[in-house]
Amino acid sequence: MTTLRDLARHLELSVTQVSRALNGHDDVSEATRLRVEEAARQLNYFPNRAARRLVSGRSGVVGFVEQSFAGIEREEILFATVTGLSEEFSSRGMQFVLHLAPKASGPERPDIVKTYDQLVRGGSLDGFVVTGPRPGDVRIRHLMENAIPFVVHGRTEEAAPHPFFDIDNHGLVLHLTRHLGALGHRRIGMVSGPQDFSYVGARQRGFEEGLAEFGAAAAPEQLRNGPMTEDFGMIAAVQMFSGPQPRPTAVICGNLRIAKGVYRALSALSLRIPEDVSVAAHDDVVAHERPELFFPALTVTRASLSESWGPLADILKEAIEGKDLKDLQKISPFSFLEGRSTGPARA
Amino acid sequence: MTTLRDLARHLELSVTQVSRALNGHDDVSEATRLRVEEAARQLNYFPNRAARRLVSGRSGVVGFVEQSFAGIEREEILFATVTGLSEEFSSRGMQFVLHLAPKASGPERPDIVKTYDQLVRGGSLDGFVVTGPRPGDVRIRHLMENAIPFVVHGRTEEAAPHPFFDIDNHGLVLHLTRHLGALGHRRIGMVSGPQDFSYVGARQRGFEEGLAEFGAAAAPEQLRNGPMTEDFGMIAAVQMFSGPQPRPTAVICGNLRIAKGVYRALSALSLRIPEDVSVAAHDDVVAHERPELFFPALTVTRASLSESWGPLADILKEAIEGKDLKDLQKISPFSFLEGRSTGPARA
DNA sequence: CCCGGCATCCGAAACGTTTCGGAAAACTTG
DNA sequence: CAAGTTTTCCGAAACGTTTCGGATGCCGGG
Repeated sequence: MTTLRDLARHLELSVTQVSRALNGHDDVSEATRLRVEEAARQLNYFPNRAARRLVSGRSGVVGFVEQSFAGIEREEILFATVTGLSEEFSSRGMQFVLHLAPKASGPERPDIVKTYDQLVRGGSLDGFVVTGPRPGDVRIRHLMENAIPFVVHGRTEEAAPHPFFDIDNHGLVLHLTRHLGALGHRRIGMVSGPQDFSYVGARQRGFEEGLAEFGAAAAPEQLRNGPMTEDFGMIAAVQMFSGPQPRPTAVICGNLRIAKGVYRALSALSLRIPEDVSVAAHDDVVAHERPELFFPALTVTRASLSESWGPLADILKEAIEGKDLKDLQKISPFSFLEGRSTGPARA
Repeated sequence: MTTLRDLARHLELSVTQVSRALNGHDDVSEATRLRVEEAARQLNYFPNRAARRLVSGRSGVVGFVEQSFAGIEREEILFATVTGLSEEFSSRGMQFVLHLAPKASGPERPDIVKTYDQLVRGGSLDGFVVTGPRPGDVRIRHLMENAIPFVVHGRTEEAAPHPFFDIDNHGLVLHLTRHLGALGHRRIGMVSGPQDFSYVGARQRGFEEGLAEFGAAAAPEQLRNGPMTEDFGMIAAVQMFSGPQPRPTAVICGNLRIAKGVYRALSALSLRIPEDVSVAAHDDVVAHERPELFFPALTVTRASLSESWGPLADILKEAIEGKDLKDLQKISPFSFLEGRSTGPARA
């Protein structure tokens, strides 16, 4: 294994100078820098990360911690996240570690914070990516208290400010609600994700805000929270449209899977889209679903999940480097695609 | 951050002794060992991996390298592997890194070996898990040439011997073939995985060996290789049973998905199982498929994929510690479950 | 010719751990 | 009680890198 000393001897330079040359410091002449780089390539030199870490305090490795659970290998979103982040960090010369803690059977993730500690205290990891934040998230609180660098995909409002990258959940539901409201809809339903995630709350606020602009309000039975699956979309729509209460004239769906279930339910209930019910959704461009392939083509807001990995990597890198917080909070915009699934409300 | 020196000062011991106490060496008295461990817990001490790596040459981190490709997040087996290994290594106090190299567009994985080099020369990784070996695999050759510790899930026969954990692919197909042969079948088809994987070759040899015992042989059109999907199973079965050539009276399927496709095809072709055609398969117990839930219940050999992660982790750990090769090659047994999908051959 | 400034360079210390060789203390044995 | 053995301990070096403070040589300006 070639070391810095080998290089230095070979070049008749000091170790110091070789190190500085390789790291692009400015007190090394252009000529020697080239000479050093050439020799490094020639001798097949790779810096020893452990040594570097030891002195500089950074290892260049970041991680993602998750508690394992049954069926985890079928979590497409989780793995889209892992693969996306892994690639992004690789291309930035960093390493990305997926750390799966063994399944636990306690109350609220008792040891996941211990895992963070262990990884960072051992000096193996520089920082973390956290996803699926909840209001008052233990993980975020713990990372902040211990000044461990991290970035959240999404955000929590309650806690003190932290680095994050998020899509404008509030704004996109507001947009969809306004769109439906302008078409004359007043009784609108929403089928969204699991109650305890922060983004679900944000969407709910956008929903209520939009309704309020038209003097409407959300009836509790028109607000359904559950897993983001086709099955849940179907169940929620059936309940919403076959119960005793007055039917909504439009539905907003949390993602395309839910929309698919809603389509199926409406079709089974002989309700036409958009004549009887307008349907709109948010599209996070995951998997193979496409709103154009719905029939009728689905009206959506769109913000691609796969475009978040780059920014997340950037933000975490900067957080580790100690940049200012205000550069580390980003909200990605969304686009709006009108399909044929939304139309004027029936009189 | 608590260091060994802090501990030593606090205990009025030397750093050496504290280190040895913590690492369970035998020249430290029981009393002080307990004292040290207690203090370590008290002061919240975690060993610094970088420092340890620097001196001992080991980092306790192992990895899995894969080149990214479109749709990778839907690869259930890949992620069953990653999650399984991650958990196993975690529980052994090691870390498991998934390293996804960016998609390449060259010929045969030109840079994947460079990735291995970089990771191991940088001293970040101690060893690798390799899956999906092919005959004459570049990765395996490279790892062996450079004396980098690794373990293969599966094996390549051609190359020099290397550590591996494999299921008895040859044996299980031999078993199924014998089972069918004993029932009087002579024209047997097989639908197996992609040609270029080593395990497919092993299965094929088991198949031919079994047939030979009954004086039979495999016709080329009765041997289908392709992706392990339900769709491919269906296609292969249709081709096999609707072509001009004499029909097989039995089919062996590479896994349950293929078997599912074969069931569908036979049903569509109005062929009864097992009266017209016997079907047997290998079950690697992945996802939610279960041979008992087939109708009629499927006859299978079974070797659970999820039981390989533990042995793989053990073997890699031992390979890194420099154990003898002969302890590092393991073949897992399989079981046999007779269902109702196999019966005597028609006269 | 001297001096300040600049461009390059270098020695040595430090990071936190393991390990080598040996030393002190405690027991055994005759 | 002396000599040997075992148990328990310790100092110092080493791993490969970065960085601090300073050194060297060279230039032009006065």
